[in-house]
Order: sequence, then C-alpha cells, then structure tokens
Amino acid sequence: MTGNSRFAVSLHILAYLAYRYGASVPSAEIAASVDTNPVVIRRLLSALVKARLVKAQKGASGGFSLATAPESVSLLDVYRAVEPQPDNGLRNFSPNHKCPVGAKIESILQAIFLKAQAGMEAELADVTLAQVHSQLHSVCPGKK
Amino acid sequence: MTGNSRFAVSLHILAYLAYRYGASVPSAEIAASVDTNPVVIRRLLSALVKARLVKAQKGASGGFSLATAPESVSLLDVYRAVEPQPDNGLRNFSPNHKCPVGAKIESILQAIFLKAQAGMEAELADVTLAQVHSQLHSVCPGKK
DNA sequence: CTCTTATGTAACCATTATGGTTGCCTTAAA
DNA sequence: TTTAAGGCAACCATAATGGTTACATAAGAG
Repeated sequence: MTGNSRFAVSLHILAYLAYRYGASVPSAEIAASVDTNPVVIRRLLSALVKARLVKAQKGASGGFSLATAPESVSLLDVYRAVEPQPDNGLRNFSPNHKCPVGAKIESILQAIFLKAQAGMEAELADVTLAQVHSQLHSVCPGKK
Repeated sequence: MTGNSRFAVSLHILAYLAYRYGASVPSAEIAASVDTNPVVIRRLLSALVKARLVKAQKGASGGFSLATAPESVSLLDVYRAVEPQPDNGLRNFSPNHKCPVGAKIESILQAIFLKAQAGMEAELADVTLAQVHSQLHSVCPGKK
C-alpha cells in the first residue's frame, strides 16, 4: 500500500453506503462519519463512480448510493478504483547502467514487486464489501 | 509497500554486496552503482547492520560486507529491516466515533490490512538474496 | 418558474515525508 | 601520524497529501 489514506477512506465510504443501503446519501453526511471535508469525500467518490461502484445523483435530494449489491464488490475492486498504480519505490530509482548490477537490478526488482503486489491483491480479492458490512454489525451488536 | 525507495535501494545494496561477496565495499562504491549520495547508502546500511544482515568495518580500507550467505537472507528479512511499520493509510484516520460506522470501521480495516500485508510478506519470504544474485547473472550473460 | 440543495472540479495552502547534501567526529589501517 | 573510511546530526528542496474555499452546473421542491 501507499501510505495515503485513499483506500482506507474509500472503504469507510462504501461501508457507510452499505449501511445506508438504498438511500441517496449526500457527501456531507459521509464526511461527518469520516470526520473530514465533503470535498475530500467527493474526490474519492468521483473515482468510485468512474469505476461503476457507486451511482451519483446530482441536484436537490441527491447524493450517492451503491451501484451494485455489496456481495458483488471485492476490496480489490475498490483498491484498483482509488489507488494509483503502485510504483513500488522505483519512481526515483535510476541506477547507474554502466554498472553490471545497476544495469539489471531494476527489472529484477520490478518482477519481485509484481509478485508481492499480487500476493497482497489476492487477499483483497477474497473479501467483499458485504463481509465488511456484516462485521460492522457483529462487532457493534444492537445497532441497526 | 510505501512509496519510498528504501526497500528498493536496500535490495540494490545487498545485491551489490552479494556481487562483490567477500570484499569490504565502501559506501561510495555502492553509491556509484545506485547513483546517489554515499550518505543515503550509509543510512540504509545502518539499518541493515542493526538487523545483522551486513557487517561494517570502520577506518581505512574498511567498508561493508554481507554478514551471512545470500542463501540465508530472505527479502522479507530486508523488508522488515528497512521499512518502517506500515501504517496502511490510517495514520491520519480518525473517524467520528459517534457514528456507528465510524466507531467500528477502524478495527475492521486494521484486520483487513493485516491480512493483505501478510499476503505480500509471504511472497517476499519466498525469495532469497541468492536468487536475486543469480538472476543478476542470468539476465546479463557473459558478465562476471 | 425559481429557490435550494446537491455534485463536479479547479485552485490554493499547510503539513509532512523523502532524499540529497554538507559538515564534523570517530575509528583504524597503512 | 596521516589518511580513508563509517556514524550521525543538521539542513534544504521537492513532492505528495489532505484540507479548504470558491464557483459552475444540475435537478428536485415548492
């Protein structure tokens, strides 16, 4: 992962939309739950709408709602929607190609990071938004 | 992963030390291969020495060398040595605990990130420094 | 119709992380 | 005792991130 909070906040957003399933939820309401600015929420929702995970309704009494059932959304879908392609620390990595090691290390590292990334993404693919939603209930019994 | 280049550069360093196995390699030589400042290299080597992956020799004709055989060093060892504990985007994540979702989402996300992290680390644990070193040769045939 | 509420997006700012650099102290071989 | 190395602190420039304001647009409420 990347050190930013895009993925974490996006999951919070989607968990909230699952919690209010069926309703049209304005960004301000989500922002209150996340405790941040509505524009931050809308920025992420913009990516989620483009990924067809969320529907946006403009105008009065508008807001956001899940585009599909929580069961059909994996966390990997969310990750891919909001997280920029992971440059695994080799953005500013330009070794000396005149050195035998420097010449070849970059492609080797790329392959390694690809495998590591795949291992992580496999775990995310294994969890659905519905599972997150149900944990929300089980951990907090008595709440609607 | 984290977006910084600590892990990538550290692997380059260790691959270089494997390439020059047995020799005492000064940080300036490694820096030439990575194409950066020797202090940057020494900063990372400081962590690698603390993790007992590398030995440092001070004074004239000193330098750095691998502390153990490349076969016994996994990339996970390196990752743990140089990468700070991954706060998976929840460092500045303080949701509104008065909201049923905000109150519980944090611990749920922590569990998810832990699993995802474990999936990635399992892949890193599967690769040794010796394998990286051998790829260095195979990819670049004819080089010593 | 027109008001009000909402999204969409651009622009800007403060904070922080990162890596590069200099400088100086210490260590140990030559 | 001179010289070549690491150890480490301090500082700076750059970039990313998230928060904020502002404003244009869209669409339901009345």
